[in-house]
Formats: sequence, C-alpha cells, structure tokens
Amino acid sequence: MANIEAVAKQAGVSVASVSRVINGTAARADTEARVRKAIAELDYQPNSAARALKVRQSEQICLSFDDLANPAYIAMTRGVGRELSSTKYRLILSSAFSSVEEIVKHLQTMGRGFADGLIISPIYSDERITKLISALQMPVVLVGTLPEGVDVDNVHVDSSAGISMAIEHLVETGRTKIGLINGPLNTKPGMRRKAAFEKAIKAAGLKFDKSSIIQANTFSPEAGYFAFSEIEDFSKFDAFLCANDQLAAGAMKFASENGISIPGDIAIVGVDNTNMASLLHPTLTSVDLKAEERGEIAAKLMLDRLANPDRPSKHVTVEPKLVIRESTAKK
Amino acid sequence: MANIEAVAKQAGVSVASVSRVINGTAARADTEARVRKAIAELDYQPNSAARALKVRQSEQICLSFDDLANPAYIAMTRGVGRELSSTKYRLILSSAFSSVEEIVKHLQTMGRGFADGLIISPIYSDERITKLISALQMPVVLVGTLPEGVDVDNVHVDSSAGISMAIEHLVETGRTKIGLINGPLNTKPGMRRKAAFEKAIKAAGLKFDKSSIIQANTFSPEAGYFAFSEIEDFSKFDAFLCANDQLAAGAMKFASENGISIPGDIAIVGVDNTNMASLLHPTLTSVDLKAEERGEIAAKLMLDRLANPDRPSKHVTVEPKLVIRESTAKK
DNA sequence: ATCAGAACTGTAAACGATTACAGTTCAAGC
DNA sequence: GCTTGAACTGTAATCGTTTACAGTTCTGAT
Repeated sequence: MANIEAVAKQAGVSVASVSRVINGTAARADTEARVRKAIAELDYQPNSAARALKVRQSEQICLSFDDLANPAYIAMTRGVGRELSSTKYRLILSSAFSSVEEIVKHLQTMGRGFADGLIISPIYSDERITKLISALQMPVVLVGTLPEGVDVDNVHVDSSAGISMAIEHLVETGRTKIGLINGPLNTKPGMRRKAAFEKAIKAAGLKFDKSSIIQANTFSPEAGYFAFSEIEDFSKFDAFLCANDQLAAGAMKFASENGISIPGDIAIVGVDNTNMASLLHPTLTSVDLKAEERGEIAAKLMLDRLANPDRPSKHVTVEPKLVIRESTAKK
Repeated sequence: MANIEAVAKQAGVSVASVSRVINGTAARADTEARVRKAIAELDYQPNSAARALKVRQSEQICLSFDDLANPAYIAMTRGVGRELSSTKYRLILSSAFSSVEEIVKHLQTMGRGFADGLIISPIYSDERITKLISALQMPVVLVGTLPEGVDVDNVHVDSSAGISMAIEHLVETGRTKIGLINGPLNTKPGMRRKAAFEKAIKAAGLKFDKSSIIQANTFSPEAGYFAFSEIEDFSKFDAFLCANDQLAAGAMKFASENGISIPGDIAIVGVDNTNMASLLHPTLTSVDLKAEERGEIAAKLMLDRLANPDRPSKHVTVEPKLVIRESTAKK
C-alpha cells in the first residue's frame, strides 16, 4: 500500500503538500494537479489509523443497544444509518448485550477512542451503567428515558402518553375490561409500560386490578403466545394492550388458533407500529413510538454536538401516535 | 486521557514493560502487579488508533449490504454480530447503498485500513464491483453467488434448490397453475429466482408460460400488494411463489381484503422464512434460506482467514429448507 | 526594478502505541 | 562467591499522518 511519502515523491512535492491537498487547504493549481495525479496513479488512500492518531478523531460513531432481534432497534439503526450515510462517519454497531456486566465492559472500552461519539439506548436500568455514561469523556446521545443526574443529549418519546391514547381509544370503542401483556419488569420499557398502564386505566375511570397485568419474560412473539395461553378465563377481558407488536402478534396467533375472535371477543393494541402491524390479520392497531425517527434525531444531535462540543445538552421529545387499524374495531 | 507513558511513570517502569503486560508477554510478577495497579488507578485504556497504526490491524470487520430494510439482511447481521461478539473485533455496518456508484466508492475506501476484513453481500451484479472485490488487499467473505473469476471465501445457499422444493411441494398438494411474484430483475436474487422458477416449473412437468411471472419493483410488502392488485384474472392461478416473505405478506393482505381465500383459492409460498412467516394468517409456507446461519458462517470464515491468511479460499454451501405451514394446505 | 504582504511550500516534531536490540538481573550449579 | 544462561527490562526507532513554523515564491503597487 502506498503511503503519503510515496505520493509526495511521485508528485515531486513534500508530504505536507500532499496532506494539504487531501484536506483541502490552499495549494497552487499546479501542485494540486500533480498531487491528484500521483494519488490516482498509486491508488493512494490515506491511512485511517495514522490520521485518527494525529487528529484524535476516529470518524466513527458507535450505536449500542441490547437486542438486535427487536424490530424497534432495527428501525432505530435504520434511522441512524441513513443519517450518517451522507457524512464522513462510519457506524459501529454494538449489540447483543445479555447482562449489565457486558454493558459495563463495553462502556469502559469506549476510552480507547475508537469512536468519536456514542449513541446508546440502554434497556436495563442500573446504577453502574448510569455512572459510566456520565463519566464518559466523549459526546453521548441517550435514546430513551434519561436517568436522574445524567446530563447528555437525549431523545425521548413519551410512551406513557402513547399508552394513554391507546387506553382512551379502547374505552371510546366500548372496551372496559382491559388487560396488559407486559414485557419483562427488569427492563426500563417493562417498568414504564406497567406504570403508564395503571395510570391510564385510572385516568379513564376504570378500576385498576393488578391481576389484569400478565408478565411475559421477553418481548418476543413466543412470549406473547405463551402469555395468552396461560389465561384461564378470557371472559374477564375484552381488550389487551401488549407491550410491543411482537407480543401482540404472538397473542393474536394464539387467539386465531383457539377460536378467540379479534376484535370480536378481544381487541388488541400493540406498541411500536412495526411494519408487521399492517400485515397481520386482522391488521394491528399500534402505538407508534417512532423508533426510526428517534434514531435519525439521535444521529443529528450527535453530528451537531461533534460540530459544536461546548453547547449545552439538548433534549428532544417526539410525540407518539396511535395508528388505528382493524384489531380494535367496535364489537 | 492517560497514555502509556503516564502509566509507566506511575508504575515506575518503562513503557515497554507496560505494553508487555497489556499484551501478555512475560513480565515479573512484581512488575505486572505494579503496572496493573497503575492502569487501574489511571483508568488507562490503550489508544486504538496508535495500536492500529503500529500493528497494522484495526480489530474491526466491515459488513456491507444494500438494504437495512430487508429482514433477511437483518438476520444476517444478527448472525455476524453474534459470532463477533465473543472476539476482539468490532462490527462496522455499511448499508443503504442505492447505486453501484456508492458501492464502488465504499469499496475504494476499504484501502484506508479501517477494517481488517470485509463481509459483503452484493445485491447488484456489476463488473466494476466484481473487479474491485477481487483487487481488495484484505480478507473478503462474499455472501451470495460468487461471480466468475472471483476467488474469495464464500458462503452460498442453493436458492434454486429451495425454489424446486417449493414448486414440488405445490405440485404434490395439487396445484398446477403456479405463478411467480418476482423481485426486481436488476438484482441478483431477482434474476436467480426467475431462472430457478422456470427450471423448476419445467422439471415438475408443467408448461412454462412467461405471463405467469409478475415483476414487482422492490422486495417490499407494498410491492407484493400492488403486484396482486394488478392481476386481472385470478382464475388463471391456483398458487404463487413470492420471491420473499415481504412480497408474500403484501400479496396475502390484498387477498384477504378482496375475498381471495388462501389457501382455498390460491396457495402462497414465501422465501426467507423470516419470523413474520409464522405470525401471518394463514401462517406462511416459506423457503428458509438460512440468512442468520449464513451470517454466522461468514463471520467464522472471516475469523479463520484472519488467523490463517494464506490458506486457500473456502466455499461453504448451506442447504435451504422448505418450512410448510398453512398457506399451502390442500384445497 | 523594488518592495511589502499575501500565498504557498518544506522541514521536522508530534500523536501513542509496539518491538528489536542491547543491557541488566536472577537462579542454580559449582 | 563465581559463572552462565535464562528471564526480564529499558532505550529508541518506527508506523503514516497532520501542522506549527520558518522559508520561499508570487502579486501588484510604487
């Protein structure tokens, strides 16, 4: 591989001049032409590591979340990826974190400087993670609810408002016996869905009963299917809110296999509005939490922060939106 | 940020000794202990760029494909990510390539050395891309059909055999008027599906008619929906093979909205066996092309090649598998 | 033609690690 | 206590860039 010195020799100029034409600093037309010619002749590409070492920038941004199987994170990745694709920044994807330990280890390695910024969407809520994020000597954008005392850029969706919209919609369409198929309680979304559900039920003037919450242990379709299969008496319910579309899809599958009519007997609302929602049968009413948009905004915040390191941190809130489809039609 | 010199000073040893304990070369117990203590005290993390520059390794692997919206590539990414997560390698994700130009530009930047290897799954078939891949001075694993004259590690699925299995299954279950909803013809999968379909139809003893192929212009559900909506006379068909599950899902949606019974009137087979397949109604028979497994194998080949740069190139073929579900039940 | 100042160019010192080589310390056998 | 070879350690060069600084060339006004 040719290096900058080879190019300089070929062009008959100094390495400084080569560097300058690459980086767009002033050069005489003549010099520039010769350097460009030499670069083309030698197929020269400047070495990333050497540049990174000297300028203390890697031109890489790291995106971290816990689970590459969850369509909401995929959508987020799409948003981030699209936004970065027109910039000089490369995208490093870190995922598949199964434990807090692993996340801690990952956050520690950020100190090596392989990324100029970190976009992170932590699903677990843990003191150590929070501390490490605060201590990070680099731009961070946190996607999700900002923990107490952490001062970084943030993009956040008021999922609680989304849950309220869903419950209100169910009530308006005549449902009164509403259950929740929730995700795991050791995750932030699980905790928040539960709290939001309780609040929304009370706000709607219904009486809240703990037994109407069914805990799944993952956010997967299988868990949704299993959750429904454990329900002994469906007559206690006329609607379910599911903590995400995957759980909803699993539940609907159980329903269709067991002669439970949706929306006839039970109405279903999902969360995330993944593209699956419009393909299920019946099509699924879902709370759109705008994962892709949040990814896009996160990337924009990051780029903005990299261009402007000293600005105060920004917090962006996106509005959820209830997308009404067949699964909540009136009985 | 502390550097190796600061650690050396703190520990009262030379930088060489610090480097050696980090990299596991012999050191006296006493020395090692002092260095480790200093590292802990200073929160030292070795700088990636400096190390990369010296040892000529970035500890990064680049995964490139064209479309982050396609679930098959997501599955592949999962496979690669899982396999790399237990190694020192980070994953760089390059996608959202809308044109050959962009891919060419991307391939050229590989010369900067920001990645030690490239796993690529090109959807477009283009001479320039082929040439650049061959010329790359780094380990490459190509996922998909290997173009003529390219000698790199490869993992490949015999999708044609998968198509045959699907057609045979349809014939066995009494279907004779089989159509194809194909993806765009300027893509490799689109071209291959078409050829495989024609071959399989003939092999099954049915007469092949060009008009039974309907070209969609993307691999999306919307395109599948639109393709079905363009069909004037459904009585000409009793089954459709769709080039992927997304097209199938869109087609099924149109069918369900228009009173076409699946599998009563029309049987449907998808391709990719994404997790959507078991959640649709009816559940979708699909040819599993093992995208996740291919990703995993690709990553393994890459790691093996990095450990063993001079071995001859390996070609792995994975077997497709037909997963039979409700959408192809007998009439 | 001269001169001032602007515009450009080259030399050499970084950036933070790894590692060849030479020098030092250690352990064991006499 | 000496010797010897093995085991460890330190010095300094190196990887390929960028950039401050000093030196050179150019331009245009006199």
